[in-house]
Amino acid sequence: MRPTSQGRAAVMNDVARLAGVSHQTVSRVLNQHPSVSPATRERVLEAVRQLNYRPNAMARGLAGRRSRVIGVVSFDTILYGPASTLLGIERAARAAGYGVSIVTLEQVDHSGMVSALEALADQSVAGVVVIAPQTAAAAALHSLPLGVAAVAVEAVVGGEIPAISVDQVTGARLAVQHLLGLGHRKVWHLSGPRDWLETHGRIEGWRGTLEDAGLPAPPLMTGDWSARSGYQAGLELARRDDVTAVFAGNDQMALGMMRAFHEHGIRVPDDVSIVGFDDIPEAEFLSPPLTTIRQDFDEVGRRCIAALLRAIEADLPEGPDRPAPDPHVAPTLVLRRSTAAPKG
Amino acid sequence: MRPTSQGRAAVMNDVARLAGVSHQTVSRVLNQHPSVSPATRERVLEAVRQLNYRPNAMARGLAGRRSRVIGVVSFDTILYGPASTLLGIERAARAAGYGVSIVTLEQVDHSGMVSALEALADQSVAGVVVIAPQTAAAAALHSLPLGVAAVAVEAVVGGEIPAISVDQVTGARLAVQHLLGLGHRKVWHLSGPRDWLETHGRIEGWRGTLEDAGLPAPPLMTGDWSARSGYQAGLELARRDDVTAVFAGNDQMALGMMRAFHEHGIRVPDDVSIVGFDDIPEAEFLSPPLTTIRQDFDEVGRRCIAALLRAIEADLPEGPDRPAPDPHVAPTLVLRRSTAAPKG
DNA sequence: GCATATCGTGGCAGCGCTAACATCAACATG
DNA sequence: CATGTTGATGTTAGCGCTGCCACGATATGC
Repeated sequence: MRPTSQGRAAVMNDVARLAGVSHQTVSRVLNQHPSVSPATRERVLEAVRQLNYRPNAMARGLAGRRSRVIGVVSFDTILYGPASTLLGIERAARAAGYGVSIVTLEQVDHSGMVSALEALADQSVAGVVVIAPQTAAAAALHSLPLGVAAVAVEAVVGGEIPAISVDQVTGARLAVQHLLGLGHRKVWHLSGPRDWLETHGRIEGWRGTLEDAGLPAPPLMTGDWSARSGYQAGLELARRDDVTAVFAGNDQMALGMMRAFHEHGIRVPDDVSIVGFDDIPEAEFLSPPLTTIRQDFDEVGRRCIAALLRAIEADLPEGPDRPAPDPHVAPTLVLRRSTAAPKG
Repeated sequence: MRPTSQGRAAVMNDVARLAGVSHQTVSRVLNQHPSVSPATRERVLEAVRQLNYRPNAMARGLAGRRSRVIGVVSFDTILYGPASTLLGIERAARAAGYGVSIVTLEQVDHSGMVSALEALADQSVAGVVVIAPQTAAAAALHSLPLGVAAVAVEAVVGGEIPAISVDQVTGARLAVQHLLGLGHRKVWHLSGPRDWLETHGRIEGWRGTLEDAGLPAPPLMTGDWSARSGYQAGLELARRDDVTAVFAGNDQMALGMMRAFHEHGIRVPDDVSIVGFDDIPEAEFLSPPLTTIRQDFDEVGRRCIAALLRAIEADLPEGPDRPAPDPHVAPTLVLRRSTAAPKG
């Protein structure tokens, strides 16, 4: 952006000239180098203000071999979770003084991941955050010899790459415990696609909680996160007479399922209780308002950036080793009106 | 990204040395400069492959004073429209060989817009796409002396800055005409927030269509896009006995409204017909499946990038003037089951 | 009082690339 | 055959900034 009404944007030398110092001193002021006298610093800052000087990020990056942009490999969808996570990351990155460059994964496999990461590497990003909720994406990521600092969201915790994720197992336990607490003895589960990592955690939490209570797990049903798949699963469940409680893998599927029940005269929560997952904004306004598990995506974004900055600075010499953030963000149960004690 | 198992990434000179040419010739090959002999070109490309050479974007930008990244000023929300538009833009930009850097608008006003654009300018973007659905954002944008090529989405068409948008007036007309065609004589409208540009277009289309049919417009109701506000408007409408058809400003509000009607024993579409706007993925699975107006956000993204590249190249000397894309993307009516002829 | 550590500052080199000009052969023109 | 013309290449300067080293000027040691 050029300074108002001038031909050419001011560069560091212009500032230096105006402040009567060398361009190097200007650079020092801008980079918080300690040894600059307060008087000089003030003079330089005044010149910066006067010329409306903005440092050139490319020159900076070239000379200093580092950039102030982080890349995000996102997933090509507007599913609530990934989209919210992206926003959370952007907010946190901006707060830390970083720009955010995004690339969506057109195909979730090794080659898609490679080309996404290359696209970001070509932009000289300082690090990348990969929103890789699918096992294939996570596997591709772990198998890659990547030369930049990286952090994954929802990927397997424990690999070489730090991962931040909402604790899906705990979330599922919260949901199932709530239903058991109401008196249900059989809790069905409609999971997300089997190639999603979240799906596994939620299944594990569901199974584990039932086992802990000495109860058998009914057959697992699998959906694809869409309201349509929830609707279809709902049609199947509507045919049975032993369904009193369902834990749906996300709110959209819960929504579709409620529609199927409604069509078959099955009342929620009177006949069947349903718990969702995510707490999308609409959850509160479904018929009935949906009891669900809330995930704090802003917190996920914040921890991603914290972990990423740590990784970036670890590559640097002066790195003041920051503590690694806790990789697990705790979900919470949001009680609404789609759950009740079973009849009789 | 460093080449596998080597200390330092290859630079242009390494390629030049291996190919037995000067670095300049390598640059020529990489930039499709015409005067390079086929044999030399092949030798250079082979060296590039062998060294896994990737040009440094910062050095390129610095030397050539242009970058291959476009900035997107997005709106801090996961509302379906803006989020989908962002994805559409990313896809189109990637197809054109551009990276995408995003900034969200924390506050929708002049200063928020200024800081968002400055954040992007600091990243030396080649141009910006502003997703500015609010009047305040559009106004701020138009008032700014910005020094980069820019395109706006959903902003007022006709300013200095090219704007691409879905034709809201047409969309609203489609919705209202459909309801009138079914025999309804009074069509209510729950609009979005008054500070959104889309809102105005939809109101205009609604009013205009009623006027054309010689019908009076019932009092306008105003919501905030959320299911909650649709629910509240639904409660108000449920108290009246003259409501047979409602055109909701978006699908979420339609959803909330349907819940309110349901609670009051008002059947959709038997007692009241509802048309939404957007065609969110869930629309098909509501009770009943929602008739709505679909917006093609991918097409919006494509035209944005087309218009932006045109603007960027207009600043360049060699610009082969591309045609400006049609700024209006046509919406379509998606018929489902939330509308029917009025009773009696 | 002089040598020595420290601070504030400037100079120089170079990050990896593109633009502009210079060069040199091969060919066409009168 | 001298002269222009073209095509393919190399050479030289930067783009705007940071890293490193050097320099003079104070503050500190004995």
